[in-house]
Amino acid sequence: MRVGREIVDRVAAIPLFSGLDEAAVERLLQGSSVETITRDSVLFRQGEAADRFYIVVDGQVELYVESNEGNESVIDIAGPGASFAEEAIFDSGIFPVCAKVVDQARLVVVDAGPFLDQLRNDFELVTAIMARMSHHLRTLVRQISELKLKTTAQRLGGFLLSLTVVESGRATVRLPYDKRLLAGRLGMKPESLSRALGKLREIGVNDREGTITIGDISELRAFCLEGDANHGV
Amino acid sequence: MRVGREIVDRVAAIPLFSGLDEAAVERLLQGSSVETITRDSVLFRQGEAADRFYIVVDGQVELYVESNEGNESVIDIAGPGASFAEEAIFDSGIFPVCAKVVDQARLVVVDAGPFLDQLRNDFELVTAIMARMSHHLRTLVRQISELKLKTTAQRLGGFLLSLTVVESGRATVRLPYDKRLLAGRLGMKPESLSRALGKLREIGVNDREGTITIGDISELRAFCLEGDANHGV
DNA sequence: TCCATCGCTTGATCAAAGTCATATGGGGTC
DNA sequence: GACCCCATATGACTTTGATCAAGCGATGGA
Repeated sequence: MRVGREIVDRVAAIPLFSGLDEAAVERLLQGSSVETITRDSVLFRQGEAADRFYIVVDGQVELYVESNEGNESVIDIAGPGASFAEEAIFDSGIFPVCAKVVDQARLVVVDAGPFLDQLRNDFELVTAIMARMSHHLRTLVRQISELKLKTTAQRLGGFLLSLTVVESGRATVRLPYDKRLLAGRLGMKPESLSRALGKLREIGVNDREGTITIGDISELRAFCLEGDANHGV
Repeated sequence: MRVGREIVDRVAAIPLFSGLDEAAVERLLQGSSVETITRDSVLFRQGEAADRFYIVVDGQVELYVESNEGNESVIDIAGPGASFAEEAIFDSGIFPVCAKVVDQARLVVVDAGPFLDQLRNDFELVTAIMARMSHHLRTLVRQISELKLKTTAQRLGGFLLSLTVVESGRATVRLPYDKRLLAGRLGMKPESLSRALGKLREIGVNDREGTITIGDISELRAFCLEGDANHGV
């Protein structure tokens, strides 16, 4: 489907295109289309040629790496307003991950060609992309260090904290996707996620069908920062 | 120290500047200096303002994240010809990691200012940076998935394989840094690295003071790919 | 030469997370 | 309502890797 006005407006609002005027965005989206994709569709697999990237209008897309035995490791989950795989069109032009729709999604599929052409003329765009890539690098670095030096409960705690802007006291957050997916994202099995939630319960975190109440933000934050000195309770 | 001819030549040869002529490289290095830094010096810490980046002429620099309890997680080790922290000068302008010299090093310290100015005029440079960032993203994604779904021995095996271009049969590689550092890089303790080497010994990998002989590349590769079906043996 | 130190290895033990099996309970279908 | 499927939870057990402690061999300084 052609990209309509409503979509152009939405796309212009995402971080990647902040600072671009609407005309520029419209030019970028030449040859782009909006597609509605059903749950469980695979958009691309790692190793395939990357001649396009995606912007999520609504729905959710899982980005993951699959090992030979079918095991998969979730790298990220892209929700509304997120773009993904835009980095792949530079460098080798190969997708580094697989992408699968987990919640029926409307996606803008952006052609690499016009996009790369536009880069040459539009320094704002260059800046925006670099900022985005740089930010992405940071998030990956954080993931690595969390995997290396935090426990399951601490990783879960950190994730919950990232869902709220509240700085102290009580807070309520809603899990953005189901627990199976969340477990993958946090590098653990669903059973371990369940038990991690159990541990957090002891410090005032409660779960009622995916809606989590944090009794005391500061206490949770302290728990997530401690080295491993969580003997006792 | 001012940047001399010898250094300009070397810098022009690194991947980041491939495609640039020498005049351009010289312009970029305006205001840059070459410094000799002793072992254990900390170049910067995560969170500090990034107004510069580095190119390694010789020696080695450890890039790591430190947790509150002084635990550190090694993200990468930059050797001769590598540049690091160049991504930090975009986006927030904050170093995402700490850097420490582990082998006395000569480093080119590149000023962010002239570099960012040059970007505006030189599309080749933009392309080179994006390719580099894109590549860096890939390596981090790979690290994440290896941490999530491989055992210590498999991660070590993968690292050894990355050190050689030989495709099959016998190969010899030299560990580029000591085992303590390698263990950190691979997300394990030195004791575990030692035991991982022990496991690989059973499939024909031998270590004599940091020089490793791989009996059969294909066998090692197969070992690193298996899900976790390493019962027995 | 003796001794201290360092880098690495090895063994014994422990804790964290994965695995496997079994509930429970909600939502849908026939 | 009876049935099935799915997501989640819980318990028992196993496996992996971390921790703690000891030892070895090379290096370097007094």
